[in-house]
Amino acid sequence: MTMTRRTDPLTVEVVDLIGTVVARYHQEYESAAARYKLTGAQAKVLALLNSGPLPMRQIARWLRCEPSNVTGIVDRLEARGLAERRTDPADRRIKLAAATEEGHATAERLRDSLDFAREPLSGLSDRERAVLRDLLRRMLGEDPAGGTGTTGPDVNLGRASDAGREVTGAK
Amino acid sequence: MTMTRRTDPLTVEVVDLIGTVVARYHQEYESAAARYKLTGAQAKVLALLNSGPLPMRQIARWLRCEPSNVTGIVDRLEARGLAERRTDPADRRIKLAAATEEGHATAERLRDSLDFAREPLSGLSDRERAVLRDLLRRMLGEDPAGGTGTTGPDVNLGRASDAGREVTGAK
DNA sequence: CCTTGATGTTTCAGAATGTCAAGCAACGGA
DNA sequence: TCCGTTGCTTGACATTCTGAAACATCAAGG
Repeated sequence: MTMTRRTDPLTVEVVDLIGTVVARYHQEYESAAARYKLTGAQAKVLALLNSGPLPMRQIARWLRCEPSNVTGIVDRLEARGLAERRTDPADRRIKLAAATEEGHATAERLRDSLDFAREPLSGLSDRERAVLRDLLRRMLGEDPAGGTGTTGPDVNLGRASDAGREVTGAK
Repeated sequence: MTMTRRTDPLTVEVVDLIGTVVARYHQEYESAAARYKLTGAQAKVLALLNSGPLPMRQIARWLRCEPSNVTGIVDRLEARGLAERRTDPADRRIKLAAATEEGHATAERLRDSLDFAREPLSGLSDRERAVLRDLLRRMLGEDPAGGTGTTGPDVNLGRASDAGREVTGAK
């Protein structure tokens, strides 16, 4: 236990703000997905597959859910012609889920319409954005040089985060 | 369209970081709720009711979902003795959902165990936290003096954000 | 070759969340 | 009193999720 207690008004407010960011992010994501008649889960998987085919297992790990769950989601994407299953030639147990041409196109359009952070971020200057970046990084306890690579679900639309800059020190 | 394009590496990184924050927040929230055998939705409603009774309609507005959905969630809370329904004496159409004593106790314990932002935030100094607060506020386009009052879902644990401080200028 | 165990996926049952349309109850004014 | 509106619930249905069981495939060891 550090001295930072929940009752600290500043901390409470930051927590509140983060909660608001989270809520708004979800709203944006869901409604962006709905624009293409996709659910949030389907959009996430489709975005993930936009970077390339993946075994069901990997998708489950990314989404942090059971593989059996992924089966249904990919089923629905497949039924709509946005994804397909291929059997990994090297190991026939593995089913690779892959976006079809239409799936890639939809993922691209979806990504473009996810304006959540781009639009409100436009109110911040480059300098402020850099500060925000550094603070968020520290908050997440990220390795300054480390990318979000494959550490977990990004919830972003299949964009490889090109991190790699140094932390300039937000102080 | 401003000049802030998605391809701007800095913006992309901030968006990525926000995505990570969102993902981690949800994880924390779900697992904190699960510790008390609650689902995320139930925890949200219970937290909301911790501040006082609310008409079903208001809860639905807060969660941004259909009122019929709230019926089920409150049903389950009620079945477990965490909430109850009262009829508004002033308007007998209105059903006020209210947390029971046990409901309040659970909400309190739940709130205490939601360490998400408190723990990682402890890596930031007071000054940095203030900067983060101001940047997030600006990002959200919030009225500087405005609280999160009843503007929308906070996704926080029923804590009345005691905003009202001035923005010190994050520049 | 053939068992044995581990791994990847699917299927099934069941719960929860969510939408929508229809229904019922109560309010409020004409 | 009648009527339109509002608040909540119910029912049918889709989706997401878990957990257990089934199935196929691989990889070794006998």
